[in-house]
Amino acid sequence: MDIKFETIVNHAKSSGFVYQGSEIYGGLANTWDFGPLGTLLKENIKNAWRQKFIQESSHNVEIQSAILMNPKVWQASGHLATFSDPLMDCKKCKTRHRADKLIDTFMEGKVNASKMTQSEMQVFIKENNIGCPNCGAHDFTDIRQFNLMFKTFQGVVEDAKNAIYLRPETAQGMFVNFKNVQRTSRKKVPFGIGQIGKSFRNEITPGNFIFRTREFEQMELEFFCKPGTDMEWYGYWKDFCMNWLTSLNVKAENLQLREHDPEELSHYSTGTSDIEYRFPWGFDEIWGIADRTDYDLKQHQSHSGSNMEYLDPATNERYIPYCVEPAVGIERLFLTFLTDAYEEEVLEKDTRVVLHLHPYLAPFKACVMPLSKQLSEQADSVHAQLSKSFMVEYDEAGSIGKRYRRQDAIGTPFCITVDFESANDQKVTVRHRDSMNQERVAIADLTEYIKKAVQF
RNA sequence: GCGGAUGUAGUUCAAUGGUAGAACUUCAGCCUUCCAAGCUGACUACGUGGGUUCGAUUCCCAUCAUCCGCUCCA
Repeated sequence: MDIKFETIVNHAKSSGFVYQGSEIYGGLANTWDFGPLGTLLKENIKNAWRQKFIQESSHNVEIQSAILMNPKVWQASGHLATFSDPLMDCKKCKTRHRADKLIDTFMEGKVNASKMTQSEMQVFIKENNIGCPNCGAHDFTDIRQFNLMFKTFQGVVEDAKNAIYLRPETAQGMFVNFKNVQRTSRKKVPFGIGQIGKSFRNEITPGNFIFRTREFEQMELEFFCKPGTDMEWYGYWKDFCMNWLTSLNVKAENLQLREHDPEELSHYSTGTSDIEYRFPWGFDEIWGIADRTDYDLKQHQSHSGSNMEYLDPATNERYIPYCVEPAVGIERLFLTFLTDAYEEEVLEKDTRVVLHLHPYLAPFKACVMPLSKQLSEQADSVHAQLSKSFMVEYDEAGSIGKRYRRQDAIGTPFCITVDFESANDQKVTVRHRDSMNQERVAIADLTEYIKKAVQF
């Protein structure tokens, strides 16, 4: 792990994985566009998730809910009330603090600051002469609310009545559709609803390249189970997610599971664990697995008036299911796979950059290259054959060694060389990215050969 | 948002109050024919806007962006 973060960012940018957003206009803070390779990698990550969490699961189904939802959803979920922080800056040392936490720390938990209004907190801090924990000064700015939800307007008139929000998580789409999905898919508890989609949060401090962005894509599963079985499923999904990562070649020693302390739990959760990856700046969260209890369904039941109870056909019991949620950010996975796969391998004469991506994730599964430009025609037909089944690159520029290096650097697992023998024996040389070994394969078997090798 | 630093080709660096030079990359041609070879040539940059000045990439201001802290959590 002695690879610098800068090196990976640079590689991602210069080889076409990620570009700065709106770059020709000087960019827009914290927005990133995915280039041809990045788009493929991202799509492969989604498909790998879909395959294990939906396709191969007898429990789970997938939906796509709208990004724009009735604002009452956010009232019910608690996001309007709690998804904002009361922040004060110390004018002296320029550090930023949460007003409620200042009070909690000062009073050692004897006062419940979360029940205070903004101005009550401000008065309380002044009257009790609470100082800055960093420098001790008593010179704070007024409290400012940072609502983390993006606000916009439905309809062309910017009237406050039409204010709506971009979803800060996909989860609520599953909760409000709980009944619809249960009825139409005829699933029995336990079952899960998954979704892949964009979410938006007005993060105060985004950063670390694509790690924390205001617009991001999540893959969430809301797994509904009988109350009392939730801890069991909570453990099950923790292992499941961890296995998913390691089976896609993420090194186990770079992963760790961190249980949240009771005081850092979200408003809806009785237990949360993070799967953390060892990024160049340290361990940081990629996957959150939370026991959300029956909080969300109960909230929606009471706010909407719709009954969210499940009738257990085996026992005729009625209950509101508990929910276990594994939620992961795709951009974070993207960065995880990229970081974990990146290697600068020192050879006898030079160094080669290799992305040891799992073949399933690799943007291109193979690159077809004629040994000489005189062999273009045959190489072209091999490329045409393979491209019916997966993404294949074609390259005839430069020496063969240089072409191998180019593909190594973007993670292509196989290079297929058409040589002067190919026309006679109908075989090509398949060169492997990780081992640099070569073998002769019949052109007729090539598609199946690669299909098998890229399976997940 | 606040404080500090930074901003020259795709990348890494250079020079200069008189409008910029290299290496690598990319592309074309020659050569080569299984692990970054060589030769020839080509493309491409002073983040943006304003000010000072006869003249600014260089000085000043603003803005945008990046990095580090304050943060938060997918």
